[in-house]
Amino acid sequence: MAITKTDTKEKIVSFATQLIETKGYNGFSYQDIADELGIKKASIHYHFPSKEDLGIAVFEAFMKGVHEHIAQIDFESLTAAEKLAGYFQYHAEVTLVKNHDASDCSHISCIGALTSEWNNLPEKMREQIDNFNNWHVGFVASIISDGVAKKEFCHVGSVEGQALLIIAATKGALLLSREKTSIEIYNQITRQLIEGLKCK
Amino acid sequence: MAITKTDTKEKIVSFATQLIETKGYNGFSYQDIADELGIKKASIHYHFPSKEDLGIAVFEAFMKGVHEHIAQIDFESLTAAEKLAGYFQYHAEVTLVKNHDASDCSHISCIGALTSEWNNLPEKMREQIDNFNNWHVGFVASIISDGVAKKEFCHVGSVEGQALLIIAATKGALLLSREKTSIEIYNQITRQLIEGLKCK
DNA sequence: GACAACCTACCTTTGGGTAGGTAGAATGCA
DNA sequence: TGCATTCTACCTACCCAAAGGTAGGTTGTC
Repeated sequence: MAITKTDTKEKIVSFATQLIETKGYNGFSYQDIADELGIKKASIHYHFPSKEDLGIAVFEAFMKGVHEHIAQIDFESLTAAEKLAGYFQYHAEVTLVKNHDASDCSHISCIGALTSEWNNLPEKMREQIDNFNNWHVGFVASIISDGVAKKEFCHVGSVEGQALLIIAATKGALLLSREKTSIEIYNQITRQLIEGLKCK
Repeated sequence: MAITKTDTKEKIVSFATQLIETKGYNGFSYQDIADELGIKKASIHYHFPSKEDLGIAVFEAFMKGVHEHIAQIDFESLTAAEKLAGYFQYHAEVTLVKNHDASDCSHISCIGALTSEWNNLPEKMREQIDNFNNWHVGFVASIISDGVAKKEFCHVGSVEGQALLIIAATKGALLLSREKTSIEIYNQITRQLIEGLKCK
């Protein structure tokens, strides 16, 4: 029966996600999680033998959340600008609001935090992150292409270049928001991105 | 006489800068520097009693470089687009080329690396970083204002918003370039930023 | 002799990780 | 049904390496 199964494993992943968002992969320890959950370090090693295993699980849960979110969107009913706005909002929500206080800006997104630590990550995690970022560029590019096809967006340069710009700016915007402890910075930057794409 | 003075202290700051750019403030140790310079850990503590002291020295050297670079620019002779292009190039050079191999993308800028580690930094370093970022926004905003006044730029939204966008995108662009080990990503993103500002 | 610039030798704390034990639930089978 | 076995999810008690940092000595130059 599922009743007997404990939810410790999910709790570990959940709290580790928060720790990665706030302190980074190399900035948290098994002890941090043990203290929070009221268990011993060795119990975490039982569920995740090495820290790399935990890091991979955290990122997989993150990707699952992103893909599930996208799967439920009714793309047909939205303008390209609305899609982008939704993307930006989700990015903020998953980072700043979901499970957390809306006014708490101490988190940055999982993918942003891990990309920042690129040179200090285990090889397997780098592969995951690289794959996700590749998919990510394609996803944003498809929204832009759509907007251009509908004559809603009049972009300059290549679609891929615009997608890269949006992804780079989003990562940077979360960093600045955290520093300034104000989501307004993030909102301001993302609004600019959408306005910059619209036909005048 | 200056001849007798050793240059160990400068070498420490220089190598620590590279370590921060590649592995972050919390990702390097005194031992890393000792090994590189062929001295003992305790000798580094002689010059910089605590790691925080070293971190502050590194950031001060970084800021000094930026301000010296700006002081030598003949702003009168440049268009706003040229100023921005120069800014982007300096940002890349100070990170990727100066002292390093031009094809080596394993570094991100000092300010970018430290902003990424915001929650793990000593208070004094946060103050430095915050001050620099404030100045930074003002500096970029002044270039944009100038471009608008000369009718070279037709920006959308506020000047400050555009400046924030540029700074955020630049930070993110360096992260992506490092991940992809290609400066082309950075160049592509910064080109888009300039094109986006120009009047059509 | 004083001082700068190192050194050796040490300390404490924390990191990831392991070995081996145990209580209790689930399962196999006579 | 009853009992033995196995498995899950923890535990205590370690290990070793590396971290930042300190105390106090040595060496060479003014």
